[in-house]
Amino acid sequence: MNIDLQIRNGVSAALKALYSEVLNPDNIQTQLTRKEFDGDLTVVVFPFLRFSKKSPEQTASEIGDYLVNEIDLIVGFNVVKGFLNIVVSPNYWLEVLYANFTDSNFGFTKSTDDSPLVMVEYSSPNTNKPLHLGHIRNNLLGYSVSEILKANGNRVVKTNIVNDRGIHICKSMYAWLKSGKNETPENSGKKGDHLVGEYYVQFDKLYKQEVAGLMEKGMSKEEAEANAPSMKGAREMLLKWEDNDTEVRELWQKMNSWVYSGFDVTYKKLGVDFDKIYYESETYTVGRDEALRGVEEGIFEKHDDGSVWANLENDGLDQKILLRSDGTSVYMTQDIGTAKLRYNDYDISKMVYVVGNEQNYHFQVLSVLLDKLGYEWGKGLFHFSYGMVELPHGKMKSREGTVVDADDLVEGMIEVSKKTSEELGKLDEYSEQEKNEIYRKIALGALKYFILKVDPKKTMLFNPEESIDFNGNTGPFVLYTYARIQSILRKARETNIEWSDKVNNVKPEAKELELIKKINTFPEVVSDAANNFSPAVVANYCYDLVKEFNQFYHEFSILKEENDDIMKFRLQLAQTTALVIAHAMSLLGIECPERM
RNA sequence: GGUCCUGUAGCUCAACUGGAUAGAGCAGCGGCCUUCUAAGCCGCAGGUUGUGGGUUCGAGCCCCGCCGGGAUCACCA
Repeated sequence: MNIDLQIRNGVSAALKALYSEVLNPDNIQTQLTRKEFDGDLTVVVFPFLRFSKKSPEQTASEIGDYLVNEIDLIVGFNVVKGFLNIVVSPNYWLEVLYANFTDSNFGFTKSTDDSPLVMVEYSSPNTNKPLHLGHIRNNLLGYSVSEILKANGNRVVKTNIVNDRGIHICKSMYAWLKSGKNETPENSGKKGDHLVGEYYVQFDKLYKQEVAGLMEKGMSKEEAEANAPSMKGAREMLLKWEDNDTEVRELWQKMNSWVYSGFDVTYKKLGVDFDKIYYESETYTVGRDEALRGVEEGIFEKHDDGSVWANLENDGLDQKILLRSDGTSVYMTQDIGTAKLRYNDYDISKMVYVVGNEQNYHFQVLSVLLDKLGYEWGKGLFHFSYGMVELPHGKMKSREGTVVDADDLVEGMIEVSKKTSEELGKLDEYSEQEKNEIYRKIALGALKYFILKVDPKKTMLFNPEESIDFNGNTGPFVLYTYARIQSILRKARETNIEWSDKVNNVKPEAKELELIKKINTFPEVVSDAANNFSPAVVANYCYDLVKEFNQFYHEFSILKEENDDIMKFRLQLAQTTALVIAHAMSLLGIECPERM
C-alpha cells in the first residue's frame, strides 16, 4: 500500500490509541521532508496538540514511536520542533521505482465510455486578421488543459467557435473590393489570413482619413464617424449579408476561406487541433430565437424601440442588451445560441471556456442568462480565465504596429533554435530533414514552455527582443535532459545491456532516493494541474525533476558503474525519468527530440 | 465610482493551497569538459514578500484599511 496513506492511517490510529481522539485520515496531511532534514515524509503535529495536551516534541515522539512499532516500512524518525520526520525503508522506494518503471501509462488515468465528457472551447478567432501572441497563449492553454483533463480520465471534446460574421469581416471585404484588384493568396503568394488582415488595416486607414476630412469640413467627430463612406459601406454590406445577398455572401465565403486555410497552417505549426468547430454565422440565429423565447416567457423585456434586454440587477449585475433595436444579435446572444447547440450535440458533463480575463463579466452574465432560460447546466459552465500577454512597452496595439504575429514568432524561434544548434554542432551527422525536425521541436518546446510555465491567471510579460532563453528554467533545458537520457539508453542497448529485471540488492544513494520520490509525485502533479486548471504546475514540476536528474547525472556514472545491479537500477531510474519527462511535456503539447 | 484580478531579489517567475531558514532562472562574479551530451554541474552575491493593523502555536498565502498596476461595467467582439 501507498506509504502516504499508511502513515495517515497510522497517525489516525495513534491519535486514537494515545489520546482517545478520532480523526479521519483524510484530514491528516503529510509532506515530503525538506532536503535539509533527515527523513522521507513529514507530519506536522501542531494540530494534534489540543488532543495530546503535551509539548510538540513529546507529541511527535509518541506518534513516531507508535508508527515505527505498527508499520513495517517505517524504520525510524526524528523530531524537529513540531515536525515529525519519518524515515521509510529504502526497499519501499525501490519497489516504487520498479512499479513506475514498468507502468508505461504512469501518471495517467485512462478514460472509458462512462467517463465525464468535458468540452473545452479555445482559440476562437475573428476572421479579419491573423493570429497573434495573445491567441498563442490561448491556444497553448486550451490544448494543454485538454490534455491534462484527458490524463485525468476525462473524455474531452476540443472545440473552436469561429467568429466569422459581423462588421469586422465586412471592413476587410469593403477594402478588398475597393482597392484589392482581385488580389488572392494564389496570385500574391500571401498567406490567406495575412492578406485579409492587410485589408482590414487598409480599411482602418481609409476610414480615419475620411473622418479627418469630414471634420475639416466642419462635422463633429460623431457625425464624421457615422458619415464616413467606408463605414457606411461596411454597414451596408453587413445588412446585405444578413439579407442573404448573393454577391456579399460569395465574397464573404471566399475571403473567410482564405483566412481558414491560413489559420490551418498556423494551428498545425503550433500543434493544436479541434474535434469540432462551430461558426457564429450558424449559431447566432439560435441565440436570437432564445432571446425571443425569453421575451415571450417574460424572462426578458422588450423596449419600445424593439431592443431586447435582460434585467440582472437582482443578481447583482446590470442590464444587458440581447437584441439591438434593428433585431440583430450581439455577442452575448450568439454565445447563448452556441451553448445551446453544443448541449444538443453532445452529452456534456462540463463546459470549459478558455477566454481572457477581460471577459470575466461576460461569462458571469452568460451563466446567469442560461440559467434564467431554464438550462440546468448554465450555472455549471466554467470560464477558464487567463491573463493578458504584455510587451515590454505595454499592451499590443494593432494600430501602433506592436502586435507580435504568431507565424513570425514561431519562425523566429526556429531560427534561433537552428543557430544555437549549429553553434553547438552536435547534429552535424544528421540529414537536413532530421535536423529541421529537431530545430522545430526545440523551438516549439521553448515557446510553449515559456508561456505555459507562468500561472495562467497572471498577466505575463513577453520580450521579443531578448527572445526566449534556451538555458536555465526553459523548455530546451528539459528537452536536453530527455535527449541526454536517451543517449545513455541507446549506448546501453548497443552494448547489449539488459536492465528490465527487478533488482534487489541495491541501497540507493540519497540523491537517487530524492529522484525516485520526485518521480513518484507525478500522478499527484497531474491531478493538481487538472484541479487548478494550471499547466504551470506541470511545467514547474518538469523543471524540478530535470534539475534533480542532472544533479544525479553529474554525481554518479551509470554505464561505468561496476556493480551490475546498481547499473541496472540506475538505468531504470534514468528511463523512468525520461518517461515522466515525455509524459509531462506531452501535457504541455511539447514533443521531446531523441537527440539535440 | 461599482465589481473582479494583481503586487515576492535589478529583470522574469516559484513557493505542494496556513507549516521548518521565502526558492529558481536570467543578468553579475568565481570554479568544473583526456570520464555516459558543458543547451550541463558547483559556489558567491542579491529580500523588512507594496504598506499598516488583525486572526493563529505558525501568515507571502486568510480578514480589514490604505498605496501602486490592470481588467470590466457598449445597440463592439
